[in-house]
Amino acid sequence: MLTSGRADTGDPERVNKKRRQQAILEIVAAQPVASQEELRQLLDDRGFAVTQSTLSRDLRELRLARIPTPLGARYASPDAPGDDHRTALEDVLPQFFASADGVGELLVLKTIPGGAQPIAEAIDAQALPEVLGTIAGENTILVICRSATARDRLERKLERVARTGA
Amino acid sequence: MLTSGRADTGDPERVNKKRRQQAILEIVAAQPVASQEELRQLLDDRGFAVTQSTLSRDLRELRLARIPTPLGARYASPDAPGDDHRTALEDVLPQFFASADGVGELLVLKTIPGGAQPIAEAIDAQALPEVLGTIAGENTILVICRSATARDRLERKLERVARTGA
DNA sequence: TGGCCCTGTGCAATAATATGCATTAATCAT
DNA sequence: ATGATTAATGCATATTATTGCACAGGGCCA
Repeated sequence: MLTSGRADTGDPERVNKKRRQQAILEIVAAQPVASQEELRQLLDDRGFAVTQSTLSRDLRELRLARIPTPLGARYASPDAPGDDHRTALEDVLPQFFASADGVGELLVLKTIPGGAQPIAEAIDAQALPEVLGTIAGENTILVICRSATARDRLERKLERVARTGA
Repeated sequence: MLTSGRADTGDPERVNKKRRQQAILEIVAAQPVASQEELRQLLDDRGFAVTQSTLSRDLRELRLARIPTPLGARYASPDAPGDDHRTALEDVLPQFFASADGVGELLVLKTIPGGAQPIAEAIDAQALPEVLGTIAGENTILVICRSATARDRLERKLERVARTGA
């Protein structure tokens, strides 16, 4: 009887594992997958009938991680180059901004790792009157402002955009 | 009434969030963290008392993912290449430091080629109070300090560590 | 200044993931 | 062939993570 055991197909599952994991890679690359259960259904559509347990193990073997984003969790390869960056300040600031501080006409922005470059680009793209220029590292941006007053104004503005998205 | 509410400390938690998240980045960079509960305890040791719920939210904001490995799960930045850079200032400074100079609240460190990144990371990791942030190139680091005085103090300190290893 | 709104948080419930154990089929060494 | 060994997996459950809800404190605006 079918008390337990593997899939109901009688074919050698050793072969299937590889193909299934290959399919997982393709699926995950092609579309956002938020949970193992969702992945299970997608695989089911492709003819791979397995349980969530198996996927948990597959994902570990494939080194795929569930990466949390503001838009929900997504399975992806941890070291894959994240999504392409947009240049809209309203987009990248809420996404990457960590903190702002400054002295004189210098504004120092901290971002989450990898966020400095996109934000700096976005700021540059705006050609803000109070900004002379920006220099970005990995997670830090130096913004050279026209004056301490301008720095103060910019700081508030950026914090607002970061928080409210506008 | 006592129905619920936040921590029992009466201080403004808005301020703490940033520092806590910074601490999270440092902890996660420094050692393997397998679960949010484990992270909670590590933060507790550092004086940040929050619940695991809060960490769930922090981790999402920081884009840190729980990455499965054969050795167990680890929290890490998804797009960070497996970094094994050392973060001990006492290590990297004597190794790479070349010279220090500055004006106002800006400190410019010169290093031997390739030494800027590691030293900047080490400085960041220390979260020194006099430092607003660092930006590193190939062999030059710009350190933005809180004040000219702070710059002076930092300059002496770094030169001492570079020379004596402590 | 008073109200309104927004952020940060805890708590408890819910959702998602990981895993110990059992089972099956395939392989292997006798 | 036959028992031993191994790999893959399901099931039930344990472990972890996320979220809905409520509330406190601060900022902001009329």
